[in-house]
Amino acid sequence: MTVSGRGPRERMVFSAAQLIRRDGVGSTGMRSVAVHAQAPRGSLQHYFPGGKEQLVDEAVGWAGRYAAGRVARFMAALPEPTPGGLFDRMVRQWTEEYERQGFGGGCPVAAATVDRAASVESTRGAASAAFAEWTGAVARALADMGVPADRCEPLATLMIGSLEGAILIARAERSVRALTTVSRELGPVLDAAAGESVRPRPKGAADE
Amino acid sequence: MTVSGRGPRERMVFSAAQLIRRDGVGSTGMRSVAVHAQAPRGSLQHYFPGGKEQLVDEAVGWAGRYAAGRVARFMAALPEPTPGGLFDRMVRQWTEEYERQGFGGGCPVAAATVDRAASVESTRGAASAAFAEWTGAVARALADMGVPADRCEPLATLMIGSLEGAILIARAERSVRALTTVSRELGPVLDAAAGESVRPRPKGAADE
DNA sequence: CCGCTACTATGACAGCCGTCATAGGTGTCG
DNA sequence: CGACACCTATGACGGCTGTCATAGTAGCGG
Repeated sequence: MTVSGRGPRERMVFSAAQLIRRDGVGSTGMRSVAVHAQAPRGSLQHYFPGGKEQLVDEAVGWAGRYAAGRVARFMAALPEPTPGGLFDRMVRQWTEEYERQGFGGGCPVAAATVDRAASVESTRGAASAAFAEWTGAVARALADMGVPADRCEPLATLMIGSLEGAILIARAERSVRALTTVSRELGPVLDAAAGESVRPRPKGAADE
Repeated sequence: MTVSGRGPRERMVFSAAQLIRRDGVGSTGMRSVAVHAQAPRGSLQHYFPGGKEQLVDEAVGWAGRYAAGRVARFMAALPEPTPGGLFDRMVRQWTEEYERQGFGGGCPVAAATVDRAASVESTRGAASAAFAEWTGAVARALADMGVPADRCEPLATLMIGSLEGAILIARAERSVRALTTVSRELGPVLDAAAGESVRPRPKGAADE
């Protein structure tokens, strides 16, 4: 869990994401990243000539790709995929981490947004791209479950927004209450949206 | 808008909240707070002997009280209060700020959580208290609108969580899209909960 | 062997940080 | 007048930050 990536460069990006999601961007030093990644300090300026800004941007990009891939993996693992079931999986990922490893970490994309959106344009853009990639993966999953096309993106935004907010509250409270709450409240709503594609139209109900 | 509080002490707390919500806790220096509040630097150690930790905690507390009071004001101003209407007001507060003044600021409680929840216990507690105060105000408003008692707190958590997440996404995207989306999607759901006081509950989530 | 590239090591730099020590005002009360 | 509380002013300190300059090593093709 600590250092598993293949090259030192990848390990540093991964470690940066891990430290950022725990302490925020401002409190995460480059030297700490090198130590955490068990990488030589001299490699920092070699792999990341753009400095901290580049390292943070890549960590955010990595987090976005990771979140999007996780959605795809959840979809593949769900026996009977439903929107509420997917959301429950996404939320449960966090409740399990918090119950097993404590409330030390949040979402690195959220941290980058809070700490750098106003001051570093490239990082703000990286966070925006990460959210977009994540949202796209969720929206595609919703479409595969029969959610009408024009409702996929709004619902995906609602899911990710609620999850991010619940993560914040959970960390502050040191309780998974907010996470389980949004999952329980939103699940039926999401499933209802999926059912609306076949309910009002008895004719073309059976797609695929 | 810049400095309006009565005493220098209050101005510094207010300025701290403003700077924190823009740049995060880590990037907000004490000297900058004093300058922004047009307060003498020497007053910092006088009014806040607990140092930055105390100042941040008080800023978070102020933000929580402010958010809770805002909910009460919204309720008083709404001609026909409905849960969806209240949520729309809460969201609109942010869309209007972003459209008028740009996407420079987020929620100070969220910033404090991201930057300090893992490292400073007192600040984590202050953020938790702020969320609790805010949630309590919303839950009370929901109860006044006829929402069943056992659904007020979960729905309030859902509202605040969605709002916080949408704020994050909006800042990253420099667009109010996520904010208007969560308002549009959640509004009908919240209003439906208010009408259910005499009707059967929605499909209960299968708890394990 | 040379030359070259990829990577590492290390020390220094200026700058900001939060905090503290010390002293100076300014008022009010006795 | 002195005494005392409240507030302000200012400089210094050690520590950490990101970045840079410089030198070094390893490996490989020739």
